[in-house]
Amino acid sequence: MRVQHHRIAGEQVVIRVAESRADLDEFERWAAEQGRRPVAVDTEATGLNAFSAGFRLRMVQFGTAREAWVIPVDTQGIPPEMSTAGLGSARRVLACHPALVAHNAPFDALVLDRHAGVDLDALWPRLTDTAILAHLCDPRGPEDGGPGLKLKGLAALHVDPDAPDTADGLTAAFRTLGLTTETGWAQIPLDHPTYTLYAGLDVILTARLHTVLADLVAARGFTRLAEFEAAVALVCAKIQRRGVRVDPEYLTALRADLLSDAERWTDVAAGYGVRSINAPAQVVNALLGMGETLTEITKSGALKVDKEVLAPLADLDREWERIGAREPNLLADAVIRGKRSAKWAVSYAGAMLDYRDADDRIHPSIASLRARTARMSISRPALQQLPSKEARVRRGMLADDDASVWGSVDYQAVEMRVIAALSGDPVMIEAIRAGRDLHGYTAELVYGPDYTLRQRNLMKGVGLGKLFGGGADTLARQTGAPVDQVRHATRRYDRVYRGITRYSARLVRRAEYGRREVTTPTGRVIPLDRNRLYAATNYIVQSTARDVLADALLRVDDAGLLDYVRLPVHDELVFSAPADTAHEVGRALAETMAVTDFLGTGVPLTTDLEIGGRSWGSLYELAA
DNA sequence: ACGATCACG
DNA sequence: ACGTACGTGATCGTG
Repeated sequence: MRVQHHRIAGEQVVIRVAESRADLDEFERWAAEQGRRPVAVDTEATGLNAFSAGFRLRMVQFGTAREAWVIPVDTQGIPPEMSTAGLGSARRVLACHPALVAHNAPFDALVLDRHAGVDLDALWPRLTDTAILAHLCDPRGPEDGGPGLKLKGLAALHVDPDAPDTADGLTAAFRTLGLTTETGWAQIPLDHPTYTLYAGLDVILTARLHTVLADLVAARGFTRLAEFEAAVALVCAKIQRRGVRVDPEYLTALRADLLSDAERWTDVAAGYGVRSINAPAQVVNALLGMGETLTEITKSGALKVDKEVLAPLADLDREWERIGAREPNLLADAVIRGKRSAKWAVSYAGAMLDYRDADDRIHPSIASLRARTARMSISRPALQQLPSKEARVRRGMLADDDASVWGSVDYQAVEMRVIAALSGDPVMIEAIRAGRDLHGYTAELVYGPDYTLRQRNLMKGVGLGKLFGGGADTLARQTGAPVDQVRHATRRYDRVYRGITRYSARLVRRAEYGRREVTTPTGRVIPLDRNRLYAATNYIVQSTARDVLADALLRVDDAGLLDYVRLPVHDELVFSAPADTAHEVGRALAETMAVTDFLGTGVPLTTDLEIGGRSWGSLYELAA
């Protein structure tokens, strides 16, 4: 056994690295002695994607406030019998210890489920995620003045201001070994002292963090919310475990097409002296040299040349159609098109190909509790952000087999319905209950029964603007309508929906004179930024809508329908089902997700079902 | 590491 | 009285 020492919060802690069968026996005795006390668990592996081909679990660590055990289980670097024995010990402890803790538990649970024979469903009821507790206490990242959700920032706040950043420390160790962050996790020797020390410290910090956060969560009344989030996280982990099937041949061809397009546009731009279309400074210089005038500026004061600025110069409208207002600037045109092609090739088609497993499925990481508003996020790859105006990219995602199809169920105008329910605005509630198209209804009240589509869209923009707390100028820019028209529409909107205006104003007033936070119907507390109190309405609405979907996921699981669900996308669930039962499955999902009387306000949350063909893209081809 | 950009709801 | 559109993830270039 190798023993390492360190100081955490002024106390000496011990890290024991198991090296023999006798060590493993001692480890198991130690674990049994912990009784019902929480034991933190963590895993180290070759990489982040537990489903990729070369992934290996390297060690499993266990720890309490003062002690950690590092159990090597890698199939490389140690004798095979030690690897098997280590895994056996870790598995026995994981199978029976009554109180386990992990930071970002879904990651480790999925690793253990796939690579250590530890069943996700059996493990989860005994596993607490400190990242969930931390998010409930303060969901803000360091950039917004919060501690963030990473172990380092949380440990610095709650455990020891000098707690080492073990990830940073390891990258430094990688460098001295001639390794990078890419290669280091897989290649650093299993017995490297920095590796084992930091692996041990992670569980000690997690155990201590848990002690602090568990008390805080109980004291602030978040216990039930924490249980809810644990259930949501399990459901999301199961969705991730199943993954989504992709079409490698199609995606390979698509990527090649997009890359050759990007190259063509890059060559055009090069003819105007722009070496890289992704360098805004180069684009600015070239455009100014051509005699164009640029007025919009970025946050840091540089001239702005984003799509919004470039499209008019290229004589293109928002749908990429020629306006006919001027001679198109061919450089602006090449930059917009080239950037789009490159991004689609690399971030979407390429990422889907890179992340697929041996069965041509991708298992994107689902952070079930991510944004300040608790919204979920999906990464590696970012499947919530695939282009939706065109079907090309989404065509690369397939139903499970050739006898299955894609479908989706989404909530109809869920954020508008949520604000109606929360504010209790009688006019909006009545319109919703009557099954009216809300924006059309508003347009009719403001402009009369002969309102135009433009007027309806303006009122839709105003409604969204209310939700975001935006001003008339921004709204005018977004909708393309003149400012005075927007002002008029906003005033009329306020008069029609007095309850909404009152509700928003009250949230801000309460934040001004009371605590700078809002509390959602689920009891979630969202901190507000001092200078952006107006965001209160948006936070509470966005967060409540998120909880609606999260709760729906639990009901979908209870109804036995989770196996069909492929992804949550903010206000919708997309699914794959055998073609002959897809309508039945879709209807069951739509009914399970629907809410007849939201929060007892009489507001129904209705759902829309769509059934497509073999790919996700098929759901977008008809609309286009 | 950070700003700018662009994709989504 | 004044002025603010909300939330994400990924990539690229620059310093």
